[in-house]
Amino acid sequence: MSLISDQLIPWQKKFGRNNFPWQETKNPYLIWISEVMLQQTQVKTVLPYYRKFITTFPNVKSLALADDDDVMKLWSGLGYYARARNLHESAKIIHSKFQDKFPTKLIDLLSLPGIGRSTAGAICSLALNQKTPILDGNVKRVFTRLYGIKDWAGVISVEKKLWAMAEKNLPESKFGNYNQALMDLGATICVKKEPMCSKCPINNSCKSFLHKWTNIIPASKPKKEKLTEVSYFYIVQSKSKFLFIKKPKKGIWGGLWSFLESKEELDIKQWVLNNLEVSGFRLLQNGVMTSVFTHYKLKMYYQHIKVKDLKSKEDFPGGAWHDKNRIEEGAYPAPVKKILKKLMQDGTAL
DNA sequence: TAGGCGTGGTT
DNA sequence: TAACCAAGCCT
Repeated sequence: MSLISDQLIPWQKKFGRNNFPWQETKNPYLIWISEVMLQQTQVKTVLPYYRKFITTFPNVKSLALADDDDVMKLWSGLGYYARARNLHESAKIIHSKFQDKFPTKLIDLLSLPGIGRSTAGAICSLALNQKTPILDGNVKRVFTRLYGIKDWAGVISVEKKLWAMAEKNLPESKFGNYNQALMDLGATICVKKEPMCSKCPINNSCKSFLHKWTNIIPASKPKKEKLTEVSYFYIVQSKSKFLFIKKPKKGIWGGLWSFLESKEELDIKQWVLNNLEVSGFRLLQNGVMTSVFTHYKLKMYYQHIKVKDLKSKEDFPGGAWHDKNRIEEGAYPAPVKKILKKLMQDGTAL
């Protein structure tokens, strides 16, 4: 019986993607960083973040010893911030429990926060050439088409089958090349819309190609209506400094710095009088911006307010004053940076 | 276990 | 423009 890997591996060598920076190494630490960044995120988006991250934290020890804020800064704008918090946490565990030696066993990797079965499989196969399957979005698409699975891949029973297929089709060597081939095939040939089946090295075994099912497989995720939430953001400025509040670890933008925020509209003048020692204030620009997340929309009403003669800039509970000149590289959510940029451009935040 | 968790590019 | 899409994991 012929294995799909017999076709896939030579195809990957010739037509696959072989020039990404994380493919120039077998260092499991670097591969780990890339795999986590690439979760739910496109290669093009990841590239600049990856370069900056590994330059700043070239090994697991440097990451383990880093400040939370310095890690989050490098993730600012990339989204899914639990990934960064987990990355940092895992580095600390590797530092203390594994003496800075990057774990090479699947089971040890799986015990680390932020590393699931697919990421662990990717590290083991790509960096360490171990016989471990992966199952990311690309591989799911390839196998649902190959085997003609018409149900959505997110269904637990389907996902189980897909893992079994990824495992069963593993070759006896070149495990990393096999997994890379599956991902490359999914990313470049077996794409969601209008796949290029004529160029596919395994189209002769593909059930969807045979039955012309490629337009109905993979089934898309059942969609739910996104509810809109409303929040009020207050951009408090004192001279060249802005007030920021650190978001709790749980919830959206966890661990990042955001504006003073309230679910209800605040009497901001009263709030300032109650919470800050100032001699006066001035309401400036206000506006609204909508952020769309995976599961809801957030309508952000914002109000910019300048305060005068602020007494102390250190004692605000849970908050901190950041200078506007250092905001570009700070640990802020993308919409926060966007609003600040607008205020700067409009000149109201000067 | 189904839902929470971001963002920017493309259509 | 709104909708869709892109290398998952955690609880």
